[in-house]
Amino acid sequence: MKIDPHSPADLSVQIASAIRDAIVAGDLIVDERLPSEAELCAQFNVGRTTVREALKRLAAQSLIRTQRGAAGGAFVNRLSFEEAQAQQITTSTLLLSMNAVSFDTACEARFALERACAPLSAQRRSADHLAAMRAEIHRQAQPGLTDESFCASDVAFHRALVDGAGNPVLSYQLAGAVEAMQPLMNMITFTARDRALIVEMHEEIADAMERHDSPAVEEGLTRLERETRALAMKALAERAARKQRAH
Amino acid sequence: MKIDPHSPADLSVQIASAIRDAIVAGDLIVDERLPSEAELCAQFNVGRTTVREALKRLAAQSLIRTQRGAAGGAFVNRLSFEEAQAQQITTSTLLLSMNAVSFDTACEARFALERACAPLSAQRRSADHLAAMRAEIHRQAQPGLTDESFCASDVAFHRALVDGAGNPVLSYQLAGAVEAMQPLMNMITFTARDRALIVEMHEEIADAMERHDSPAVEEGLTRLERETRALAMKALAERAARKQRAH
DNA sequence: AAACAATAAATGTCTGACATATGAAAATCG
DNA sequence: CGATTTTCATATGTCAGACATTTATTGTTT
Repeated sequence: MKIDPHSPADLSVQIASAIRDAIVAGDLIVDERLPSEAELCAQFNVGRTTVREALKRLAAQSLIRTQRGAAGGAFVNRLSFEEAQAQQITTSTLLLSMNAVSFDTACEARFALERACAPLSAQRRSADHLAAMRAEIHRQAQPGLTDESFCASDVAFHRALVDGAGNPVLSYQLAGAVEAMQPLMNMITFTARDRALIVEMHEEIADAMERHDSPAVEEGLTRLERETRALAMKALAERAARKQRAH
Repeated sequence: MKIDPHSPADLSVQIASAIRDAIVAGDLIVDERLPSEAELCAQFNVGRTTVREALKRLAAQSLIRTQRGAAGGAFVNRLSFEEAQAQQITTSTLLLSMNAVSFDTACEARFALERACAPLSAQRRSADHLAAMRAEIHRQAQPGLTDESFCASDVAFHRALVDGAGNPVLSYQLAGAVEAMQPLMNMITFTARDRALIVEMHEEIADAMERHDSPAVEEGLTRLERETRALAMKALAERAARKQRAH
């Protein structure tokens, strides 16, 4: 692990890369302790500031964790599904908002991925998953619910569906897609009628899940996608019209 | 944006969180310049070291970029699909390797997601995507290919399939799933017979894509999944047997 | 033996200094 | 006057040294 002091890249970036590569390559295993900051200084022949900034970079990616005190130091972190998921969600959210991804594009991707889980989830879902879906439907039908809460419940419903597949890799991959949609959905105001329609389709999907009827789940998701896109289009058109009138 | 100097959390973590939240909330927009390090020191009432470590954390997540010189500073970075994808791939790869995710689980997730793209890709794929797939098939059929190159070509084939859907969100989400599988696949040594079988199924899929025949693509992917899992199981069994004999 | 205190080792933070890159203004030259 | 070069101001990048804080270990006392 050597670095080039004359490279145009910052030293702390180079050091972070070197350590990251060692982790990815398996040269440093989970829970293994890295050399202390002082040792790393000597090893790379740089100041402590530089080493520390490199370590902070790695910590920001959850690749290492640090502990203070006598037996402290930097340790290779076991990347958990939860951490990875949280990171993926913020990344996906920013990606959509910063690149002006259209509602249609995001919606299409989300439902395509979700349909991919349908066969597995319909087959394997536990009673808990089904109960979670029913509970969210019940929440969604309550009259006083704010738009944000309605959308949050919608997300929870779909996550229960995805988790029903019992495949953590699938759940992880989809969390980003589903959660990242929420800010886009929040821009839409659903009328009471709209909500009723969505609740109805959720019930249809839950019923199909109860019967382990995979084709019906896929069918329900496809209908839900169609309706969601139609509602979104209507909401966006109305917003545009209001803007027009304002001028 | 205030921080608590008596919190158990490190100051640099708190500052990074505060700025990150401002970016996600849209208070800081793309390409906007953050206050200089000196100004941030005054604003948060901390030393420059602390501010810099916070900025490095954000830079590690591609949320900001920094520029030296007179008009330099830290700027909110537009997260590109490429950057996000690269991050997602390393995260997914580590996630699989560190959590001892079984080949079956990863394989199931990957093919489920890929089948989700099939209808869109079969319908919309351009001539370029098809040509890319054919080119990779041709590479895979060459006799002298190393195992790594064969797997790399396999990944390229599947990425072309996914990209054919013309949905950048879908491509982004799937890149992680497909690429993260590569190290697991690399652990398997395919015999010439195995390779021929895989190439044959790739051709079947490419043919279906050419005819815009979505069900046939899905069918092909399902068969490919079945064969891949069978080959992997055989390879792992042989490896175990060799180990047994060694003792 | 248990409780407490001292110690040592590590990270976290602050300060001040210098190195380096870079844009803009000022000075110089044709 | 216009183009080129120099200078300068302003940032970030790096270093060194100090002190604060946390924490496991070790030693001491009761």
